[in-house]
Amino acid sequence: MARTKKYNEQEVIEKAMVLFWKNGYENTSVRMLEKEMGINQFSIYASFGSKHGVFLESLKCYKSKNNNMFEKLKNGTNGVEDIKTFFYDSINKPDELGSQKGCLFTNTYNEFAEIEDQMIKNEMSQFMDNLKSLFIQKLKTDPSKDEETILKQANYLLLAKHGLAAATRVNNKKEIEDYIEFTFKNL
Amino acid sequence: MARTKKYNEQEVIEKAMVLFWKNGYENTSVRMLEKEMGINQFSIYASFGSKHGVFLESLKCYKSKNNNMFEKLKNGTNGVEDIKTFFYDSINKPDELGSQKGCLFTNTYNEFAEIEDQMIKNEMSQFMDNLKSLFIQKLKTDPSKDEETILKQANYLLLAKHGLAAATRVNNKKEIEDYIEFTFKNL
DNA sequence: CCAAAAACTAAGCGAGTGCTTAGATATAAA
DNA sequence: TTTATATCTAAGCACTCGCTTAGTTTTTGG
Repeated sequence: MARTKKYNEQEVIEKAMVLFWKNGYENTSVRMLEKEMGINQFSIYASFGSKHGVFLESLKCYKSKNNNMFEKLKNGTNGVEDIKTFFYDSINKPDELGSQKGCLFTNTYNEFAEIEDQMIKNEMSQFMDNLKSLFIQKLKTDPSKDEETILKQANYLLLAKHGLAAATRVNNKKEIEDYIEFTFKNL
Repeated sequence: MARTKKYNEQEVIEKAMVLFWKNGYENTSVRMLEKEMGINQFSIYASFGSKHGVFLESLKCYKSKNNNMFEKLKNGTNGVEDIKTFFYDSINKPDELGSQKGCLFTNTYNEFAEIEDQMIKNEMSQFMDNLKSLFIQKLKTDPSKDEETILKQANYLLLAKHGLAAATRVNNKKEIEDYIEFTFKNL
């Protein structure tokens, strides 16, 4: 009936994701996207509606790419030690995909902290809530901890993860590893 | 011989500083600056040369405004406890000046992490180095700690401070206070 | 009072932003 | 092969960006 697309939407979104990851939302222009994705603006808007749409798909893509890391955390049987492994995984994972920095979700969380954007905020809080309940679940495997301690420690770890992601943008591996070690000494 | 300025440069820089603090460098436009500072673009450029120049002056302004906090840390006699007080001060201080978020230096550190800007980077690393050596000085008051431990702990605290500043942009006071308490638990 | 000079206003410059659209091109069904 | 239609190219829309400049207003020393 008509012409067929020259590109695969999943493939080009992956490239967009890398760009957003590197530069953030605001500092990634549609011109940069068309270069990196290898398709032109018309196609971008035909496939994803808007820059915002490309970004939301990139977040989904990031989620699925990192799914194994969360699965590993979810299915682990070593309590707090699983969380620590998750912290280490989250600083090593980016190396596999290139020189991206931090965690796309945490970076986005920061960038959109002051911006009213309900769709993004929903994605973010869903992500953070998931992470928090996973932490709680892990902490609960230690029967000596009461409910209040568990909640406080989950909060602490969430903020620490947040700080960790920020640190990966600026600090070197040695400093970061020291940070993780000290973080878990306090539990 | 000629007309006199209607504005005081120190006063208008303070207003610019608040704006940069709230929005970051990139998300603060010269149009926003002229509104907030109450002078127009010509005057901004006559006094400070460029948006970049306004920002550098804002950093200096921030530094002097927060000088007492650093003096308190420097002159304290309670070792690690002084650092903890400094952490608490740094989350309470912004309230005094309005609803600004985090630490202007840490925010800037993050925003310029990927950007080549030697003047800004110099200001940043100078700030961070100062903070680190203050931490080291405080940690050294505990004679039981060896050199290596002190360096590691100083690194840890620097990253924790970094994370803390990021957290103040997103989290509530209770979560942040829990975070500080856990951070200092084992030092 | 006057003229020189600094401070001001406001318009506009070129470049970049997200997004749209007219028109050419390719492709699948009839 | 024809023709309808989706996909592509490339130009351009209105807007914002940091910055400049022509022209006016105000102030000061002589």
